Amino acid sequence: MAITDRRQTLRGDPGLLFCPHCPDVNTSPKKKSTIYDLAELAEVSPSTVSAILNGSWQQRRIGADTALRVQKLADKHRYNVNRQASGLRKSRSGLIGMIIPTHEDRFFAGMSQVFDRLARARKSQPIVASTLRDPALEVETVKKLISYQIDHLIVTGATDPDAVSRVCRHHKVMHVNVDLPGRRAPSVISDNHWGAVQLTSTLIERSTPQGSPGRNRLYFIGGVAGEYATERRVQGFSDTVTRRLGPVRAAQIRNCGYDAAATEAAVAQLHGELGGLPRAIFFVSSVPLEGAVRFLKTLPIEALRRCAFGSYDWDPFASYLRFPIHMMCQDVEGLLAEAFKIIDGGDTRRGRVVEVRPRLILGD
Amino acid sequence: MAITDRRQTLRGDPGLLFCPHCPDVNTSPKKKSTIYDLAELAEVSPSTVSAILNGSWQQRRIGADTALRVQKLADKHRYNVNRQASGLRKSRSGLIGMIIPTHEDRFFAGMSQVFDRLARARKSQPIVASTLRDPALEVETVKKLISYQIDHLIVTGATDPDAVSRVCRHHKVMHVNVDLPGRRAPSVISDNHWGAVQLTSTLIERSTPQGSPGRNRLYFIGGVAGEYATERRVQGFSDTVTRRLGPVRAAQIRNCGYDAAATEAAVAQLHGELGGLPRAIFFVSSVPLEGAVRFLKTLPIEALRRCAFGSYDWDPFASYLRFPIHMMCQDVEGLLAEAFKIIDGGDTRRGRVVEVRPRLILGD
DNA sequence: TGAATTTGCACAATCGATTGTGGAGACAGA
DNA sequence: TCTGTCTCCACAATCGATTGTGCAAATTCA
Repeated sequence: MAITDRRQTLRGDPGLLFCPHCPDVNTSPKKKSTIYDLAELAEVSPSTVSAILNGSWQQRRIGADTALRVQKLADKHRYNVNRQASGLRKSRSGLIGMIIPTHEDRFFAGMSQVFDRLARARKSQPIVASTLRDPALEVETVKKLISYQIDHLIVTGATDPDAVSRVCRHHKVMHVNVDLPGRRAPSVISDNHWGAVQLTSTLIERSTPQGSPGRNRLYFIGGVAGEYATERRVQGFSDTVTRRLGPVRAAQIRNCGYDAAATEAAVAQLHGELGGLPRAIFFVSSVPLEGAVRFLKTLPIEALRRCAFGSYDWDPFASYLRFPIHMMCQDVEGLLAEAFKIIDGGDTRRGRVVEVRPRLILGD
Repeated sequence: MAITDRRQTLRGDPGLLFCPHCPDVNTSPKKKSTIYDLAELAEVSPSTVSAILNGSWQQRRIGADTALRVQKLADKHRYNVNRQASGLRKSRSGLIGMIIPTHEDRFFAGMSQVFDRLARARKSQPIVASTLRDPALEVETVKKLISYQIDHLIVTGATDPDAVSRVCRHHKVMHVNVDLPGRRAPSVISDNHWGAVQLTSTLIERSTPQGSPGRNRLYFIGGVAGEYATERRVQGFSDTVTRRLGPVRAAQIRNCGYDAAATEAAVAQLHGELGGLPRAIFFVSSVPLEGAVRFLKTLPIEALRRCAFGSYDWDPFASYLRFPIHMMCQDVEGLLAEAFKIIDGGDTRRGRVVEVRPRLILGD
């Protein structure tokens, strides 16, 4: 059987190589095993080995006995496909990318965990990179991921999702925004308005009217005016308060950013202005809540129990505080499931937005 | 200038392709740009383009003007190297892998974040996969990462690091264990004994002797008997207690695992046995602490303030509780810096263990 | 001016796997 | 026996980049 093997003539024979950590292959003549090495050992052609190892052998009508023989050899030599080579040829890498702002945040950590599982279920290899809310780093990172020929990309919490979209579209990489929407790709986000309405309703129902009229109000704290998620949450908050308690004054909305320290200061100031806590406070997300707690822990427990607290976003630590906090827990599973659905559907309609409802967790 | 371009003759010309999202390249004749496409446009050979774009052009004595011309073309067409191809040729991928048990844990989330930054600083692309403390998944995942030709691997908190090492050694992938040591590769771990000694000393110094002799003791709660980290921490605890307060009884060490619920029960039982809290409690790590807090929050504040609490591992939520908790914060930066140092040094000495000291954070 | 360098770049092999195509041999039917 | 048909597999092109080698043309030196 004359097999034309370029390696056989062109490469030097690596010779017998002792492999101290694999006792069963000590006498193997190859240090690394490629389909060419296995082909030589099995006395078949490399293409046959390839077909057998990637599962297409029946389709290519390779004999079952040959297949079995090659399989065994591959196991014995612990063959592991080189995905750089196969990906190059197939122009598919099997990699699926995601960018997130940071790993050190419950919400995004949850995203990573679920993404990991869903990607695995699709036989893809997840590859997650953090971009630290830096637009330049977002684009640079995405370019690098694309250079690895990722098959798809999920863009989570991007500061500038549209810049990322431009890069992806140019390189024809299917992508979806999650958490923060963009105009140049489909997006899956939390149903911010609905969630804010629910949370606000809960705050109203679970709080008691205060004696002082100045303190008998609900306040919204944190977020950035003009930013998408903030605006939607404020809207839900305002709609609900207006409907149930009457008009909302500008002073009841305090968009002091997403920073813990800023929120700590804002709550302290509010407390000073009102001479105590208001009827209820709605925090835009968990980091601002964390900042607020730094101030709140200095207050007597009775004062805290007279005020209702709500947070859009969930964090486990909040369950251990001395006073109850109602939280909207984002449906991470749901968000990513929708994102994958869009990717699978090949739906590239720009600007389409799917909203997923969060789940209310009462502070009991 | 007669350039031999296999594509020119073998591939069909893709023709003019309208690209609606890249106005500046609308009239470009290529949909994807490879060095071959650029070579044709610039009227140089593909190898010249390659050298220019990967920075080796000076070394290959390509003219500066040619280099500039090709660079500009590449920018215009937004060329992005195909790392599957370059990696295949160079047999280096630029990928550096890490496996962790889970993303949803402060410690491992911190590892991901720092790993991300350190990998980037080395111009590598980090690729992190979670293996859920499942030995089979650990090995399977590592095999997959190796199929992508990762250059190095960091094995964090692996249940069976030695099985992972066997796979890596067979495929000649340099790797380091972190957090939990293995016998078949160098390891970088927390200085568990030193940390436990420090924390125990703090607990002794910051607690007041109890009236009842039965309650005037320190207890160690959580962990798994026989497991490496647990044993080292117990040892540090015991050594210190023995030296300063006298012999430790078996009942003072309660290895009830790493589960929150189990710890909750263990602490409740201890409280029942003693008729109150002991002088101090040392929790093996933060998840057991979390479980304990569920029980502790039911106790009156005065009782809690009479007992000192310590935890090996840090979690931010603990800072917000009503009673102080002293914590040993693992030096994530230090652990990974040591791991990279070993990788850079090419030090494959099996079983070598580097210990990094954690940092004490007082609960004040 | 002729020889020796140097400059600037093209050529072709190569990495490892995939896949369209084709062909030898076995076997069946006429 | 002769002509299909079916089995089983080999061949060679291909993906896109890298790199050892070699060769003209330009420049320097004697």
